[in-house]
Amino acid sequence: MKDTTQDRQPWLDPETGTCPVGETLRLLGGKHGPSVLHCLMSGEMHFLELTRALDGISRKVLTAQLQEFERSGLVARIEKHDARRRVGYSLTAKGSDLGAILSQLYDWSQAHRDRAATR
Amino acid sequence: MKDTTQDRQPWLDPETGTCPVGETLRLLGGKHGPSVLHCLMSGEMHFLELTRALDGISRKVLTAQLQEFERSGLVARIEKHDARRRVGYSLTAKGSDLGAILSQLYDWSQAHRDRAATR
DNA sequence: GCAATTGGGCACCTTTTGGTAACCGGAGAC
DNA sequence: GTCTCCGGTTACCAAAAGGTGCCCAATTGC
Repeated sequence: MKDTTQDRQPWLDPETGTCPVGETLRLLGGKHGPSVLHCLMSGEMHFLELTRALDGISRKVLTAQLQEFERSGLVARIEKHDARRRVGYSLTAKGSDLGAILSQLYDWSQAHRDRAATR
Repeated sequence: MKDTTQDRQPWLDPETGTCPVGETLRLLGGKHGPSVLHCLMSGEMHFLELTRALDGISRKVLTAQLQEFERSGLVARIEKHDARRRVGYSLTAKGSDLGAILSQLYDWSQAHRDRAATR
Protein backbone atom coordinates (compact mmCIF):
# COMPACT_ATOMS: atom_id res chain seq x y z
CA MET A 1 0.00 0.00 0.00
CA LYS A 2 1.10 3.46 -0.76
CA ASP A 3 1.13 5.20 2.61
CA THR A 4 -0.85 7.11 5.13
CA THR A 5 0.06 10.46 3.71
CA GLN A 6 -3.12 11.48 1.99
CA ASP A 7 -5.80 10.59 -0.47
CA ARG A 8 -3.14 10.75 -3.14
CA GLN A 9 -2.69 13.42 -5.69
CA PRO A 10 -5.97 15.30 -5.79
CA TRP A 11 -4.48 17.40 -8.62
CA LEU A 12 -4.59 14.44 -10.95
CA ASP A 13 -7.51 13.79 -13.23
CA PRO A 14 -9.06 10.57 -11.89
CA GLU A 15 -10.02 9.54 -15.42
CA THR A 16 -6.69 9.86 -17.14
CA GLY A 17 -4.38 9.69 -14.14
CA THR A 18 -2.52 12.69 -15.43
CA CYS A 19 -2.23 16.29 -14.33
CA PRO A 20 -4.28 18.47 -16.70
CA VAL A 21 -2.13 21.47 -15.98
CA GLY A 22 1.01 19.54 -16.77
CA GLU A 23 -0.56 18.21 -19.94
CA THR A 24 -1.56 21.68 -21.00
CA LEU A 25 1.90 23.01 -20.37
CA ARG A 26 3.24 20.16 -22.44
CA LEU A 27 1.10 21.36 -25.33
CA LEU A 28 3.12 24.54 -25.35
CA GLY A 29 6.01 22.52 -26.66
CA GLY A 30 9.71 22.94 -26.15
CA LYS A 31 12.13 25.80 -26.23
CA HIS A 32 10.44 27.84 -28.93
CA GLY A 33 6.84 26.69 -28.65
CA PRO A 34 5.55 29.57 -26.54
CA SER A 35 7.33 32.10 -28.73
CA VAL A 36 5.73 30.63 -31.82
CA LEU A 37 2.32 30.85 -30.23
CA HIS A 38 2.96 34.32 -28.96
CA CYS A 39 4.19 35.34 -32.39
CA LEU A 40 1.05 34.08 -34.05
CA MET A 41 -1.11 36.13 -31.72
CA SER A 42 -0.36 39.11 -33.89
CA GLY A 43 -1.95 37.35 -36.84
CA GLU A 44 -1.33 34.84 -39.58
CA MET A 45 2.23 34.28 -40.68
CA HIS A 46 4.02 32.24 -43.29
CA PHE A 47 6.58 29.60 -42.57
CA LEU A 48 9.71 31.50 -43.51
CA GLU A 49 8.26 34.61 -41.98
CA LEU A 50 8.18 32.74 -38.70
CA THR A 51 11.75 31.50 -39.01
CA ARG A 52 12.89 35.05 -39.62
CA ALA A 53 10.77 36.55 -36.86
CA LEU A 54 11.92 34.04 -34.29
CA ASP A 55 15.49 34.25 -35.49
CA GLY A 56 17.28 31.33 -33.95
CA ILE A 57 14.82 28.55 -34.44
CA SER A 58 15.78 25.94 -37.01
CA ARG A 59 13.39 24.98 -39.78
CA LYS A 60 13.38 21.45 -38.48
CA VAL A 61 12.19 22.41 -35.03
CA LEU A 62 9.73 24.93 -36.34
CA THR A 63 8.07 22.40 -38.64
CA ALA A 64 7.88 19.90 -35.84
CA GLN A 65 6.41 22.47 -33.49
CA LEU A 66 3.84 23.69 -35.99
CA GLN A 67 2.79 20.14 -36.78
CA GLU A 68 2.38 19.44 -33.11
CA PHE A 69 0.31 22.58 -32.67
CA GLU A 70 -1.80 21.56 -35.62
CA ARG A 71 -2.40 18.13 -34.11
CA SER A 72 -3.40 19.70 -30.81
CA GLY A 73 -5.74 22.05 -32.63
CA LEU A 74 -4.00 25.20 -31.49
CA VAL A 75 -2.90 26.31 -34.91
CA ALA A 76 -4.43 26.06 -38.36
CA ARG A 77 -2.33 25.45 -41.47
CA ILE A 78 -3.50 27.19 -44.60
CA GLU A 79 -1.99 26.33 -47.95
CA LYS A 80 -2.19 29.20 -50.37
CA HIS A 81 -2.27 28.11 -53.97
CA ASP A 82 -0.95 31.36 -55.24
CA ALA A 83 2.23 31.82 -57.19
CA ARG A 84 4.63 31.20 -54.28
CA ARG A 85 2.56 28.36 -52.80
CA ARG A 86 3.21 29.72 -49.37
CA VAL A 87 1.73 28.24 -46.24
CA GLY A 88 0.05 30.36 -43.65
CA TYR A 89 -0.28 29.56 -39.99
CA SER A 90 -2.78 31.14 -37.65
CA LEU A 91 -4.19 30.47 -34.22
CA THR A 92 -7.48 28.69 -33.79
CA ALA A 93 -9.93 29.93 -31.17
CA LYS A 94 -8.51 27.29 -28.88
CA GLY A 95 -4.97 28.49 -29.46
CA SER A 96 -6.04 32.06 -29.06
CA ASP A 97 -7.62 31.35 -25.69
CA LEU A 98 -4.43 29.69 -24.57
CA GLY A 99 -2.42 32.63 -25.80
CA ALA A 100 -4.54 34.90 -23.65
CA ILE A 101 -3.49 32.97 -20.58
CA LEU A 102 0.12 33.23 -21.63
CA SER A 103 -0.32 36.98 -21.63
CA GLN A 104 -1.11 36.77 -17.95
CA LEU A 105 2.30 35.26 -17.42
CA TYR A 106 3.63 38.44 -18.89
CA ASP A 107 1.66 40.47 -16.36
CA TRP A 108 2.97 38.25 -13.61
CA SER A 109 6.55 38.77 -14.71
CA GLN A 110 6.02 42.51 -14.65
CA ALA A 111 4.40 42.44 -11.23
CA HIS A 112 7.19 40.41 -9.66
CA ARG A 113 10.14 41.79 -11.54
CA ASP A 114 12.38 43.33 -8.91
CA ARG A 115 10.86 42.69 -5.55
CA ALA A 116 12.62 39.40 -5.00
CA ALA A 117 10.45 36.92 -3.17
CA THR A 118 7.70 39.43 -2.36
CA ARG A 119 7.91 38.31 1.19
CA MET B 1 19.91 43.64 -43.21
CA LYS B 2 17.00 42.07 -41.57
CA ASP B 3 14.08 42.56 -43.93
CA THR B 4 10.99 44.51 -44.68
CA THR B 5 8.82 42.25 -42.61
CA GLN B 6 8.11 44.32 -39.55
CA ASP B 7 9.49 46.28 -36.69
CA ARG B 8 10.90 43.04 -35.38
CA GLN B 9 9.65 41.01 -32.49
CA PRO B 10 7.43 43.33 -30.49
CA TRP B 11 6.94 40.46 -28.04
CA LEU B 12 10.52 40.76 -26.88
CA ASP B 13 11.54 42.89 -23.98
CA PRO B 14 13.66 45.65 -25.54
CA GLU B 15 15.81 45.79 -22.42
CA THR B 16 16.76 42.16 -22.12
CA GLY B 17 16.10 41.02 -25.68
CA THR B 18 14.21 38.04 -24.36
CA CYS B 19 10.58 37.06 -24.33
CA PRO B 20 9.21 37.56 -20.80
CA VAL B 21 6.57 34.92 -21.33
CA GLY B 22 9.14 32.39 -22.44
CA GLU B 23 11.34 33.29 -19.48
CA THR B 24 8.43 32.86 -17.11
CA LEU B 25 7.56 29.49 -18.57
CA ARG B 26 11.18 28.51 -18.17
CA LEU B 27 10.84 29.23 -14.45
CA LEU B 28 8.31 26.45 -14.25
CA GLY B 29 11.14 24.04 -14.83
CA GLY B 30 11.17 20.73 -16.62
CA LYS B 31 9.03 17.68 -16.63
CA HIS B 32 7.94 17.76 -13.02
CA GLY B 33 8.26 21.46 -12.20
CA PRO B 34 4.62 22.40 -12.65
CA SER B 35 3.48 19.37 -10.68
CA VAL B 36 5.73 20.33 -7.81
CA LEU B 37 4.35 23.83 -7.82
CA HIS B 38 0.80 22.60 -8.11
CA CYS B 39 1.44 20.16 -5.31
CA LEU B 40 2.69 22.87 -3.01
CA MET B 41 -0.44 24.93 -3.59
CA SER B 42 -2.17 22.70 -1.09
CA GLY B 43 0.29 23.78 1.57
CA GLU B 44 3.73 23.16 2.97
CA MET B 45 5.27 19.75 2.38
CA HIS B 46 8.46 17.95 3.35
CA PHE B 47 11.01 16.64 0.92
CA LEU B 48 10.18 12.97 1.11
CA GLU B 49 6.52 13.81 1.28
CA LEU B 50 6.91 15.40 -2.12
CA THR B 51 8.75 12.44 -3.59
CA ARG B 52 5.97 10.18 -2.43
CA ALA B 53 3.19 12.47 -3.59
CA LEU B 54 4.66 12.97 -7.04
CA ASP B 55 5.54 9.31 -7.33
CA GLY B 56 7.86 9.03 -10.27
CA ILE B 57 10.17 11.95 -9.73
CA SER B 58 13.70 11.06 -8.68
CA ARG B 59 15.23 12.65 -5.61
CA LYS B 60 17.94 14.13 -7.76
CA VAL B 61 15.52 15.96 -10.02
CA LEU B 62 13.32 17.04 -7.13
CA THR B 63 16.28 18.51 -5.29
CA ALA B 64 17.39 20.37 -8.37
CA GLN B 65 13.89 21.62 -9.05
CA LEU B 66 13.33 22.83 -5.52
CA GLN B 67 16.68 24.61 -5.49
CA GLU B 68 15.81 26.29 -8.74
CA PHE B 69 12.44 27.37 -7.38
CA GLU B 70 14.14 28.70 -4.32
CA ARG B 71 16.57 30.70 -6.43
CA SER B 72 13.70 32.13 -8.45
CA GLY B 73 11.88 33.01 -5.26
CA LEU B 74 8.89 30.84 -5.97
CA VAL B 75 9.38 28.49 -3.06
CA ALA B 76 10.69 28.94 0.46
CA ARG B 77 12.81 26.30 2.17
CA ILE B 78 12.22 25.93 5.88
CA GLU B 79 14.54 23.83 8.00
CA LYS B 80 12.82 22.44 11.03
CA HIS B 81 15.15 21.76 13.90
CA ASP B 82 12.91 19.20 15.45
CA ALA B 83 13.76 15.58 16.06
CA ARG B 84 13.74 14.46 12.40
CA ARG B 85 15.40 17.63 11.06
CA ARG B 86 12.92 17.67 8.26
CA VAL B 87 12.80 20.39 5.66
CA GLY B 88 9.57 22.06 4.66
CA TYR B 89 8.85 23.65 1.34
CA SER B 90 6.09 26.15 0.74
CA LEU B 91 5.12 28.67 -1.91
CA THR B 92 6.04 32.31 -1.55
CA ALA B 93 3.48 34.95 -2.51
CA LYS B 94 5.20 35.11 -5.85
CA GLY B 95 4.94 31.39 -6.36
CA SER B 96 1.37 31.41 -5.22
CA ASP B 97 0.44 34.06 -7.75
CA LEU B 98 2.05 32.00 -10.46
CA GLY B 99 0.18 28.94 -9.29
CA ALA B 100 -3.06 30.84 -9.67
CA ILE B 101 -2.32 31.38 -13.33
CA LEU B 102 -1.56 27.71 -13.72
CA SER B 103 -5.02 27.01 -12.44
CA GLN B 104 -6.39 28.88 -15.41
CA LEU B 105 -4.65 26.41 -17.63
CA TYR B 106 -6.77 23.83 -15.92
CA ASP B 107 -9.92 25.78 -16.74
CA TRP B 108 -8.74 26.09 -20.33
CA SER B 109 -8.19 22.34 -20.59
CA GLN B 110 -11.70 21.74 -19.31
CA ALA B 111 -13.24 24.27 -21.68
CA HIS B 112 -11.55 22.81 -24.74
CA ARG B 113 -11.60 19.17 -23.84
CA ASP B 114 -13.71 17.52 -26.53
CA ARG B 115 -14.60 20.13 -29.09
CA ALA B 116 -11.53 19.64 -31.23
CA ALA B 117 -10.33 22.90 -32.72
CA THR B 118 -13.36 24.92 -31.62
CA ARG B 119 -13.55 26.31 -35.09
C1' DG C 1 26.83 -1.28 17.94
C1' DC C 2 23.25 -1.41 14.26
C1' DA C 3 19.32 -0.19 11.49
C1' DA C 4 16.15 3.21 9.91
C1' DT C 5 14.75 7.97 8.72
C1' DT C 6 15.65 12.35 6.36
C1' DG C 7 17.72 15.36 2.92
C1' DG C 8 20.69 15.55 0.23
C1' DG C 9 25.39 14.82 -3.19
C1' DC C 10 27.78 12.33 -6.92
C1' DA C 11 28.87 9.33 -10.90
C1' DC C 12 27.12 7.03 -14.68
C1' DC C 13 23.96 6.05 -18.27
C1' DT C 14 19.92 6.68 -21.51
C1' DT C 15 16.57 9.48 -23.62
C1' DT C 16 15.10 13.65 -25.43
C1' DT C 17 15.78 17.86 -27.57
C1' DG C 18 17.68 20.96 -30.61
C1' DG C 19 21.05 22.56 -34.16
C1' DT C 20 23.51 21.95 -38.86
C1' DA C 21 23.77 20.97 -43.33
C1' DA C 22 22.38 18.69 -47.19
C1' DC C 23 18.79 17.43 -50.26
C1' DC C 24 14.22 17.60 -52.66
C1' DG C 25 10.25 19.10 -55.65
C1' DG C 26 7.19 22.40 -57.74
C1' DA C 27 6.73 26.95 -59.76
C1' DG C 28 8.45 31.49 -61.65
C1' DA C 29 11.94 34.35 -63.46
C1' DC C 30 15.54 34.77 -66.79
C1' DG D 1 17.90 24.89 -68.96
C1' DT D 2 19.25 27.03 -64.74
C1' DC D 3 18.57 29.83 -60.69
C1' DT D 4 15.83 31.12 -56.89
C1' DC D 5 12.11 30.94 -53.56
C1' DC D 6 9.32 28.21 -50.48
C1' DG D 7 8.31 24.53 -47.31
C1' DG D 8 9.74 20.80 -45.92
C1' DT D 9 12.49 16.14 -44.88
C1' DT D 10 16.48 13.52 -43.65
C1' DA D 11 20.87 12.02 -41.48
C1' DC D 12 24.09 13.17 -38.24
C1' DC D 13 25.79 15.22 -34.04
C1' DA D 14 26.04 17.77 -29.41
C1' DA D 15 23.91 19.23 -25.36
C1' DA D 16 20.54 18.93 -21.87
C1' DA D 17 17.41 16.54 -19.00
C1' DG D 18 16.14 12.81 -16.37
C1' DG D 19 16.69 8.13 -14.01
C1' DT D 20 19.41 4.77 -11.06
C1' DG D 21 22.15 3.52 -7.61
C1' DC D 22 25.53 4.39 -4.16
C1' DC D 23 27.41 7.26 -0.47
C1' DC D 24 27.03 10.46 3.47
C1' DA D 25 25.86 12.82 8.03
C1' DA D 26 22.90 13.55 12.03
C1' DT D 27 19.55 11.53 15.03
C1' DT D 28 16.37 8.27 17.16
C1' DG D 29 15.12 3.58 18.55
C1' DC D 30 16.51 -0.97 19.76
